[in-house]
Amino acid sequence: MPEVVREALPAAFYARPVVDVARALVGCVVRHGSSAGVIVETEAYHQSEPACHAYVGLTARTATLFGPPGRAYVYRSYGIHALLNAVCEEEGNGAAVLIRALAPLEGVELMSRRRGRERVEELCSGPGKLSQALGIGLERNASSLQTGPIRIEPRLDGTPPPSLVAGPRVGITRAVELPWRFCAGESRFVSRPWPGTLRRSTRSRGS
DNA sequence: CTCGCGATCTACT
DNA sequence: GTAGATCGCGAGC
Repeated sequence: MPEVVREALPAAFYARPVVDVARALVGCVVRHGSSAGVIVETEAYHQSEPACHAYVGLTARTATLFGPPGRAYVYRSYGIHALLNAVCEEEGNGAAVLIRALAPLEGVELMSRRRGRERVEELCSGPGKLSQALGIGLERNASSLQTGPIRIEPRLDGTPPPSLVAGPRVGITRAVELPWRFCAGESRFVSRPWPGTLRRSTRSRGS
């Protein structure tokens, strides 16, 4: 059967307020090599608030953030992990969406090998995990998300927009009041469960 | 299940 | 010198 190459999201998709992009990216597909996954969790970061790397202004480290939209911003976190972001808003604005979790879609075997885990829920349920699962490293920083090795594609045909749940961002100490984390409400692949009421029994049922 | 800690590196103070 | 957009392990409940 013929392979259909899906079109990547255009740069214009990213050239709007970063929070809008963070919401719109949930349900889209990230592809790197033969591995791909559906985005189930994102966070927005903007130069106007101190949790964002771009808050300090233009430096060698943050240059990608201030560059044109539609590129990857990949940086090292806690000395170990490579975290994947999509640069947003017009050139000159420091803003990006952190991709925090995926539902594995293609190349699951390879992801599993790279992660050293079997359970699909543990392959991409965190920003450092998904980079490792897809084989994304720091060398991908500033690469195009349209024509580069990493591509982000629209939602799969026929799939409705996921129901979104917004909440505070994870793992930061400043600007914690902003509800700029967005998850697919029904997904079991998110990096951390929501506190309190939304939590459901995790006792195993087939799906 | 939750909590606490070590690993390991870069940018900035 | 230190904090950080994290992860995985082990201990304890």
